[in-house]
Amino acid sequence: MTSMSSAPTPRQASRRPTMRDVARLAGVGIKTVSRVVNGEPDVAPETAERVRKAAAELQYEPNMHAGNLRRGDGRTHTIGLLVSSVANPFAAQVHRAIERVATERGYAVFATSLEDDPAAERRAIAALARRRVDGYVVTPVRDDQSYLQVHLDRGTPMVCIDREPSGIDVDTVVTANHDSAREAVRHLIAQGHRRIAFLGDLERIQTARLRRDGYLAELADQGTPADPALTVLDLHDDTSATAITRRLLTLPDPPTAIFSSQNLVTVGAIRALQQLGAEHDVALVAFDDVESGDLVSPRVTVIAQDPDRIGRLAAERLFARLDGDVGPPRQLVVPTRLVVRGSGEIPGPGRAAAAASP
Amino acid sequence: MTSMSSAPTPRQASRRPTMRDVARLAGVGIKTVSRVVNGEPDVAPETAERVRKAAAELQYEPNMHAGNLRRGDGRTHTIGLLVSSVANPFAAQVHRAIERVATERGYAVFATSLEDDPAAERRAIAALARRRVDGYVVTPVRDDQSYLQVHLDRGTPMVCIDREPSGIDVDTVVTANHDSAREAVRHLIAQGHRRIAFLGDLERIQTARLRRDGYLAELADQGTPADPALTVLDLHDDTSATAITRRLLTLPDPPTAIFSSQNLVTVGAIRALQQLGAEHDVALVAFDDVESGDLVSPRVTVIAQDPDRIGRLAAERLFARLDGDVGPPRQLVVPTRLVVRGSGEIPGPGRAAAAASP
DNA sequence: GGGGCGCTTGACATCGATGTCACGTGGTGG
DNA sequence: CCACCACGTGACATCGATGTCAAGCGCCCC
Repeated sequence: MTSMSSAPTPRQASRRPTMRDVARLAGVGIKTVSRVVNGEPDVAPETAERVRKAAAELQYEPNMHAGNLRRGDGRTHTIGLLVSSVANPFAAQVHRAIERVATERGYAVFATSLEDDPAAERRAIAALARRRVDGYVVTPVRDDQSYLQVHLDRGTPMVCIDREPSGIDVDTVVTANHDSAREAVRHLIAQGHRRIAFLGDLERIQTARLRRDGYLAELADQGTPADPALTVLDLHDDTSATAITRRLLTLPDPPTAIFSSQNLVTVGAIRALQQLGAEHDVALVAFDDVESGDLVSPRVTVIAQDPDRIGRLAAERLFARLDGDVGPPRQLVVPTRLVVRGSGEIPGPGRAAAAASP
Repeated sequence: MTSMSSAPTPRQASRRPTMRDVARLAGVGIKTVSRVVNGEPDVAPETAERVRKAAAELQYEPNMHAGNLRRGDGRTHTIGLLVSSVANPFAAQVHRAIERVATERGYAVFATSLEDDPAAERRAIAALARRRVDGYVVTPVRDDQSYLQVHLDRGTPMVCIDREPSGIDVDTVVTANHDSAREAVRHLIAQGHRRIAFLGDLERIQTARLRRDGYLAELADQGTPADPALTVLDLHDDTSATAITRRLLTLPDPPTAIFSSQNLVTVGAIRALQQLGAEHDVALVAFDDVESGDLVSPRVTVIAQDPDRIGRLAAERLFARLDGDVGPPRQLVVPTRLVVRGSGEIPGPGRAAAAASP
């Protein structure tokens, strides 16, 4: 704006101005600058104006860290978010929702990708603790989160999302995995299916187990015996899912419907169905929305999660704690939405039988 | 681990231990604790051991902010990332790549979503400046980034990604928008198409203009006059793209191929093609990979960007600057990859003509 | 006219760490 | 036997801000 700042000379790092510099320029004490910058009352209007002008001229930006250090509460106005990967679409949407709430309150968010590595979880927490974040939103990876108790004891709140933690008692926000899996199966049974395959993620992942259990529970409730051969776990990418799906569909007594319980697995299953030309004969319901899953033919019926709501609720819980809420930890369950698009409504052989029997 | 830490009593916030506490417990001076914690030499082994034990017992975590404040360089080991939205798949992958490089060097990343709001860009930069980030990776939104010069002058480096900044001269890492658009058009022309429609994002977005210009340049080079009626800009979501595409395809002299230059626009175009049952007759090449775009029928031929490489290069450039590189700013252009999947290889009417005429 | 009040203001200690420097100790060499 | 050095160690100032507190000043009221 002024004098030489636009000259093409080799610029050398100018020292960053501090409150002292502003105070000197404005001819006031440093504390008065502090008052003006923080909008405290009891500063004469013309003094405030002089200070503001000096601050603007020097392009002064307060150093939050210095302030946080001195200030009583020591808040850094920063929270930490631990997710599987910031590149994962589900996690990214959760992240965005949390960021929205945080920004509104002047908070910044550190996001860290764990890639399902238990060691990374510990490292990430330690790194954030050294940065004195005011709170954590964590997707638990390790089997045991009890090592986090010390942070809670020191007054740093924590909210777990997506998976239940173990060893600590904190607010959690999770998807209704079990019930939603039941709903998916119920939907397929209603279309007349009896032989329904389950394609699941790694068994060590809690949500994968919950979805499988929901699947088994609904089958049991409906008096439809589960065939162990059709219950597959430990799939984690699309190629293995494609291979397994092809194998299942070429069994002597193949499934007439598939409940695929994870994103990439769904992609693999669809590809297998397409390869075998069976996509219009075998029903499919997928857990987790598939990006542009409504461009595929047939369009994919899904159990859509609500990452936006999960993120928002988690952030709201965290800030409630930061605002002093000391009530007992809450377990929030976020419902899913069954999005009927076609693939899940392909009728099964039981359709006629179901109509005939009662 | 020890004594009462597992008792179910109502825990009250225990004060966070400082170096002084560790020093007292270990019976040494605070400076010695500092030495041990930072691995400085010249500490007697048994003293170091005593300090480490005390630190572990108190679960001491150093306060990085206090250290940064005192330390000469004042580095916070934190960088800021400004993107359209952390939930945008492209930005999320860039973010992940940057995070990978940053984590390796003990850096944490603040990511901020701008949602293409110029005011948000300024706000975000200011918020990060107050937190004294060591560097910025920015997706420019405003028309003019010259207001950022002061940060550069103060020794905070910056790398711009995805779009070229204006008003400042910094390292940039961008996709080869112009050339890739030409390649897409060339590909369609090679299939015999002459009437090729262009579907673009908001004209005020630089990459949208570059892609359109590439499209026009290639048409001109190939002696194929561009029809203004087929050059559409200012699309930003799938519904408007669907509407426009339907309109174009029902023109008296409709295009035989479409080059859609943004993600959501592509989704809209595909939907329109499917609604009109034209997806196997009208060729389509899309800029930017469509998630599971290989499940659609026909599978979508795309110009795939390389967000991972963009993020990695941007981070490497930023850290090179932080390591003292004072060379002139570099403009890195990241190539795209034409992924042939089917939709772009639907032959056009010129195919025969092209073969007939020499 | 003086005590007291309210509004402004700045000196100073402090937050938790690190840089500087000086001190104590034991060994080495002249 | 003493000067000197290297090593280990801690006292103290300091980074950039804010909380505390007291002082200066004008004004009101008795």
